[in-house]
Amino acid sequence: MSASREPLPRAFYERDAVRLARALLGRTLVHETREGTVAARIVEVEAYRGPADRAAHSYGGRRTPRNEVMWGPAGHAYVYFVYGMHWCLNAVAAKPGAPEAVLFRAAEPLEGKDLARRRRGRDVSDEGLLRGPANLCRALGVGRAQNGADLTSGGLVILAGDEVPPRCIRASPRIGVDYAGDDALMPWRFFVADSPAVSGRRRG
DNA sequence: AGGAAGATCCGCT
DNA sequence: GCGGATCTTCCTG
Repeated sequence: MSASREPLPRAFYERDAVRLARALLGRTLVHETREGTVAARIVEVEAYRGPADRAAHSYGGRRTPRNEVMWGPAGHAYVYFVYGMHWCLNAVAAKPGAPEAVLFRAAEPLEGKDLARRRRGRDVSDEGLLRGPANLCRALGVGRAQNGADLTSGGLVILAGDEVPPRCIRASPRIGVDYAGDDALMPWRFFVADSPAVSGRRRG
């Protein structure tokens, strides 16, 4: 666990989604609730680059109640519901008016494994507890109530943790965006090469 | 108004 | 590998 309990400041998030995505690897995601605290090391993320990115919810500048948070200031949580069952967590990037975000796809549990396992409601290995964007949210207790939450202060925050050196980072196309044409080929998924918690294929 | 598809996961085959 | 779960948004008529 990182020595610093200070959340990363807003300025950390105020850059384009691809650079933010790489910078978020190795950081510590923490959610404190009445039930307890779950903390985890971020090991897999995807960048969604805004109006020009066909895979992004904000593609074409389409602003809806669902994706409204993407247009706001960086460092806030964009939480959305998919497939009628699952929640996914993003960090808003860039400056207000630039609807970019980074999706959290997997993390390694550091603290609160018992609580995370209870939330998952099944027997899962440590490395599987927060593997996959929906499982990550479930283990952390993240849902509609966290949409718009400020990641720089409050119950859901990201701490400095330990930055991952570039030589340990792998890139690949993003998962599940085949409909996005050429943008589906862009290498905007990033993961920690030797982490057992990374989901899906380990290309790169 | 109605239908299709989606930044998914799980259990079965 | 396939289908079911079933919310939100978009597109068609």
